[in-house]
Amino acid sequence: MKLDDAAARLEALGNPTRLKIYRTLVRAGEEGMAVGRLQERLDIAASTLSHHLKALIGVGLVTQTREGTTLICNASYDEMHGLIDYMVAECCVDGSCPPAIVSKFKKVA
Amino acid sequence: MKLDDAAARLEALGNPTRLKIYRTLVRAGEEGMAVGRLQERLDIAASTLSHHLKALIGVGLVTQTREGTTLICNASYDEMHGLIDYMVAECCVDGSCPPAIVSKFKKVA
DNA sequence: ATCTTATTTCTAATATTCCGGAAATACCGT
DNA sequence: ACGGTATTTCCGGAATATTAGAAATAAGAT
Repeated sequence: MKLDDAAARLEALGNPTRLKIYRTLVRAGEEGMAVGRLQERLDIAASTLSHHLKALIGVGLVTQTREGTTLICNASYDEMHGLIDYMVAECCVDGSCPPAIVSKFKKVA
Repeated sequence: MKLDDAAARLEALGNPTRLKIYRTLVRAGEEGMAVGRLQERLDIAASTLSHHLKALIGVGLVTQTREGTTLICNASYDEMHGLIDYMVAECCVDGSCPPAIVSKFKKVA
């Protein structure tokens, strides 16, 4: 991943409201969540939510599929994984790695 | 880590210039890098660099130690690791994990 | 065709970010 | 104390982000 792409994704997630949106979608799993449901859950104006979703969609972190009159939002794991890869690559240079990785995973050879 | 703290760190890294700064500091390793050297390297105005460093220091991702007249900057691995932990926790919910982790590490039981 | 629900786009106000020149500060050497 | 190098803070301007009400669009149901 290019630096600018990583920065764009980090910026998209670097807003509390958008991070909440993304986290909610991750927790919604494969099933995803409708925009309206998301709005109730987060209690923000529909237009505001729409703008934030646009930002997340713009960097590929969220996708939408229409189902009748409702739009279902899904977190895009691949994009997030790409971003985490980038961060791990930037961060594990000295051999030290994030606790979550050290505890849940074991280094290969 | 709280959501707001994660968002603040993501926002700090979500600017191409700041991400470049951080990456450069990570690559500089334990030794760190002087503000002046960083400025030559990135070719930006001193005041601009100072603003960006302040932002990174503000969220704990960078630390400074004075050495005579020069200020040495260091990337703070702990803070970055905490952030990556947060992201992995938000993202690995369904058991799928980022390629970098899958390839370099092996899941523990 | 019309109505209803769901969502986005338009518009605008306010707030924040980004940038860099100029001035101020910090520290060291003499 | 003075001069020089290193860095930050002050200031202002341009650009962008955030928020949300109102209007517009999308899709299905009657």
